[in-house]
Amino acid sequence: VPAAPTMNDVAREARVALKTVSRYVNGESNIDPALAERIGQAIVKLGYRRNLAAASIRPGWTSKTLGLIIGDLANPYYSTLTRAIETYARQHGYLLITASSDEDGGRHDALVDRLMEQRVDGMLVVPPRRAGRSWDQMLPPIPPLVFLDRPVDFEHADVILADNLGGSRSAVLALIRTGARHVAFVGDDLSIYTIRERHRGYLEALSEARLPVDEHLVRTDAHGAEQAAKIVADLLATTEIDAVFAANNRSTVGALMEFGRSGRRIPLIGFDDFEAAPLISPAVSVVSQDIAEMGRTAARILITRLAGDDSAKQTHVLATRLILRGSELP
Amino acid sequence: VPAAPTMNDVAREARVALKTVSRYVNGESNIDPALAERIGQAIVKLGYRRNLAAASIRPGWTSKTLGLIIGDLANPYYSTLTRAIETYARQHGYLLITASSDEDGGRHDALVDRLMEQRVDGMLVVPPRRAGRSWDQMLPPIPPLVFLDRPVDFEHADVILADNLGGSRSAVLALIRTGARHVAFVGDDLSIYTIRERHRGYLEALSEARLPVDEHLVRTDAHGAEQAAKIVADLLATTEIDAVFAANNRSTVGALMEFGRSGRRIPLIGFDDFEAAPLISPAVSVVSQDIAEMGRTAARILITRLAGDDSAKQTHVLATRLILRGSELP
DNA sequence: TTGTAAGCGTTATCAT
DNA sequence: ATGATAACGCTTACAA
Repeated sequence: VPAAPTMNDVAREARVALKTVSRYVNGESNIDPALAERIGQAIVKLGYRRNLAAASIRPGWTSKTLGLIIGDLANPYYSTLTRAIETYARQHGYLLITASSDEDGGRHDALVDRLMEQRVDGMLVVPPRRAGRSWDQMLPPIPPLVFLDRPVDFEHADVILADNLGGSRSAVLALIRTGARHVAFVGDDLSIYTIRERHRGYLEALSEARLPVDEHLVRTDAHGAEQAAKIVADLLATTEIDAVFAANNRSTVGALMEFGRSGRRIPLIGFDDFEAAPLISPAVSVVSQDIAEMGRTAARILITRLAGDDSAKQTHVLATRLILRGSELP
Repeated sequence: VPAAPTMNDVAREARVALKTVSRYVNGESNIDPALAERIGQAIVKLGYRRNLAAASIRPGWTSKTLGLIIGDLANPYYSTLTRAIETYARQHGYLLITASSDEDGGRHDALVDRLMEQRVDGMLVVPPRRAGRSWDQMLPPIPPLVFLDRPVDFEHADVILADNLGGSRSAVLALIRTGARHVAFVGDDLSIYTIRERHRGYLEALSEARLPVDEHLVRTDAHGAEQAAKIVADLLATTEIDAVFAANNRSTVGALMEFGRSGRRIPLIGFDDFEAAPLISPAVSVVSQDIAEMGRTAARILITRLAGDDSAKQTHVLATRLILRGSELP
């Protein structure tokens, strides 16, 4: 394995000083054309490539690298988000290191440490469900930081959220508008921020429509699609529900599974869009987040911070959109 | 913004020499417990973090970072692959820089250059459809390299492929077994390696079943779901087809869209599984690749290479699996 | 066991 | 315009 050629090798080959090669490589203008020519040839001949890691240790220099920690890249929600961030980052000269925490605080914290040791210029973080250490006890310097999807009690970071509450509220109101009077809430645990917000939206809608809240219709133990299916089966058998609001993707899928199995179907709206929603019949109505927009916004804010913006930290709430495709109808 | 504390700062704070801090940080054993104690406290007090970028420029040291170039991270195929690679990498102490080429050769090449400048220890690459420069003209040193999903004419890299041909062959044979005699092939352009292989599998199956090849039933202009839907509509209207083999995901979705619109349905098997396949009725039969296994295999091979394995480069072909869910039936 | 000095590949200072 | 020299934060001979 031959060693990678260095600037010194190029300088020797081109018979110029190290610094001149540095100037050439950094695109500075004041170089004798003859020398520039020799340097260019030497670079091609030796196959020289800059060593950005070496350059980045110089004071005032940066790695031009961002770190992203999400829950699970295999989840379409996160991969869409990641792709949007990656694209924006690349357009601005940044590479993106992506890592999944699997919602585990310990793993998340280890990744934060590792990314900081790698000296990423900034970090985008989806806080894990099972929280780890607090950000407050972390000593500076902490690179510019943006939290995604879930808020964190840490004032030195920007936060980007989706309007979970408003989206849920409008979905449940839509179900009520088509005649539902007993709307079930099927979702994961209320300890999860997004679910909690969506539940609040559900309650607000009921209250606004002057409908009573029936605790039996609120199920927050749907931790997966299979479980959600069972819950919907149970609700259909033991209650008077006439519509389902599925508070997350897997709950929606679970409800659809049960509808398919039992042959019985009631109005349904789910939170978060999914690829096959329009393919199912009737096509599934959903509350859709503009995930890519969230990613772009986060990347833009982070890179603006890196460019020196030190205005007050902000919390952005992105609109959600109700997409009615048919499944909300009786 | 306070500057990040360095080893020197820690050494001064703990009143020891720089080298002793280095020993402590690198977990060497021969350190006076009293000094170790002082160093540990200084590290906590100052919030010292190693600068891995600085460490990595030392000869013999590495960045413990891998680079991955795929087509589009928002595509579930790639995100599943990426997640598997990321997990394996992390378990072995590596971070992963992921970047999407959008199948563009120029962007791909730029990313390769950037990753090499960043001095990643190794690279995993899905060659872009619209190829860019040749790997052969690249000057060494080239870090250990693994190609994924598509072969490349470059001998200094390992290659991991899926058994596209075998999977397609068995799918088409399954359609024939349930009675089909005029199986259509709907897919993207044959210039794409995977489609070409799947087309070969289609031909092999027909030949094996002693069925004639009808060129009118082979459509390779399905570049998206909408287009595939139109193609299927056209085939249904103008030919005698009695089954569809959809050579990729979007073609499958397109066929389903047309089935839904027209109310007419014929046996269907698609290449590549997708989340909603079991939710549609009848559930969609597919040829499934073990994408995660492909990712793990690639990561394992790469990291083995990084550990010094310089045995002959290999091409691995991973099995595909036919999953029959019902849509293959008349 | 601890420390000194050199050097990794790069950029910045400052003379020439 | 060019170059000698000193950093950057770290690890590694080699001394002490």
